[in-house]
Amino acid sequence: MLRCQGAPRPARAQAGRSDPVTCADMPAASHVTRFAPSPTGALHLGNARTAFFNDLAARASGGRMVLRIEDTDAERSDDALLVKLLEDLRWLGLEWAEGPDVGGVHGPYRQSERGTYYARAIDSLEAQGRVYPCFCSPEELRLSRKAQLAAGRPPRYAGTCAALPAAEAARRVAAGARPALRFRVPAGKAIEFDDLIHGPQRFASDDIGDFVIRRADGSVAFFLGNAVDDAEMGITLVLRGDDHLANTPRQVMLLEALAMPVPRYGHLPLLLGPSGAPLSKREGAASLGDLRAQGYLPGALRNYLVRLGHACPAGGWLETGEMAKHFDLGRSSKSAAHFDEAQLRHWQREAVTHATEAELLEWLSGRLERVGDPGRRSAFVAAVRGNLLFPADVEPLVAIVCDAAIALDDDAGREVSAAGPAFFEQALDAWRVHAPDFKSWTRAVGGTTARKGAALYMPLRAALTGHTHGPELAPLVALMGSERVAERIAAAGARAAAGG
RNA sequence: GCUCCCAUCGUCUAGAGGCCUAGGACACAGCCCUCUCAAGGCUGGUACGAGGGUUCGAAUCCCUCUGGGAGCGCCA
Repeated sequence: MLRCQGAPRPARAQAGRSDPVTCADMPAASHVTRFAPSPTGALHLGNARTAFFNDLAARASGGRMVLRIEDTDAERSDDALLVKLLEDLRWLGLEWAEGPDVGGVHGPYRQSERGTYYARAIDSLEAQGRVYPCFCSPEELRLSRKAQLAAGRPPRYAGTCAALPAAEAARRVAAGARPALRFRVPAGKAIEFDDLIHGPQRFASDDIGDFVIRRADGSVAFFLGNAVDDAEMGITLVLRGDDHLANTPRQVMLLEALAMPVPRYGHLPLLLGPSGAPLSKREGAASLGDLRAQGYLPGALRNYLVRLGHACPAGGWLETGEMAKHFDLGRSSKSAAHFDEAQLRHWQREAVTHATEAELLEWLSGRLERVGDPGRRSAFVAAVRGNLLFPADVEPLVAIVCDAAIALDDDAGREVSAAGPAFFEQALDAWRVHAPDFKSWTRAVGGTTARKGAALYMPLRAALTGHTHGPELAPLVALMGSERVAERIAAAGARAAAGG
């Protein structure tokens, strides 16, 4: 029942041709996916991609995504982190149909509030004799693992408490012991499932030790909570990191013992940092919040992510609404991908060029006050947007338009000196006649100085902006105002005359 | 150690036995365009981890090795 028949090739191959997730015992349908983070740290790019792919897979199939919070580790879970998590996901542009903040019929959406579901599942397992209390201390377990490793054996639970008589267990509990609860893994069984990305998988139950489903403190462990919630919430497709692949048989066993539906699984390859190690907090500025703080736009992240570990058939910039059309799980890669900031930067450039004026104003908010009223800000943004990659890039440009005086950089200084005082005198005279018309001004200066092209514009650019490169001059000049232009040309003339 | 996953330019990838003297994108270099930068256009270099098979023919299928990763937690 766990195996999808009728798929002659692995899911990957099949998926590219037809419906990505059609198989015999599960008719083509829209998918209910989920993202189930634990609020124990900042969302890094790898998790963000997993969330994004779940969103895309749901949209591409006309389904929906559920957001569930796995906060069973009370020690490490933090509400402030949860708020930040939701904010980051929204910022990225993800949408969930059900979740802690939007509600839904399968709630509650925080595992810390779903105790009754787990209790019911555990009752069922107990009634079937599939679980047993384990009194081993963490220290004993650590020693046991160490000993097994030293003996060249897999560090699995040794089964110390597996055969403990019920009476003995009861006696220990009465004496105050707090046992964990372990799932009794059946011997000699094969667990099979068809991974959407990796194809058919087969594991031997004998390779899996009895694992904890409820901790000594009564909280539910990952394997149980995660699997039960997926079933209770009607999740049909579990897209998660590769690191869960070898854990999946545990959840399949649990679900089978509980007679609950087993979802389809798809294990996404991990994201590696520049050093080649899997992405983590240690890998530097790879958290979504950091990237956002650096000024990356959400569209840049999305366009980058949709191509990271996924062969997106569309080459160019994709708007948010178009992405699902180009998403196909069957075109997901099986091997790990490296985070490459150069590529992210490329999409950032694209994001800036495709951003609306309103988005840019929001992105630059706080840095445009000096530019003036909305009309001027709008003109300014239009003039400089081609030269921006990050919000901070706008500050020197604001200075060009707003500062009373500007400093020339070395190259600009050389340009001004080379042009000589006479050039600026003529430029100033022409400006008095033609201001504020940039075009007729430069035409006039070109005529009287017999200069054209770079020889004409470069000294003007240097004098006016202090740099030898930057945005197109005409709109900048319009924003500066006649007075300022005259002052700067005069200043450049003085500097050239001083023999710089 | 055991189990599992993965392996094409520096990076992201195309590739389903002949369409591959391996294609695209990013990055890099050069040229063109241009008042500069950016954008755009053109050109260039760089890859099938190794060894064995199977086949008339292998990047593609099989095996071994190597390399990388994950799991084996009262983390998720």
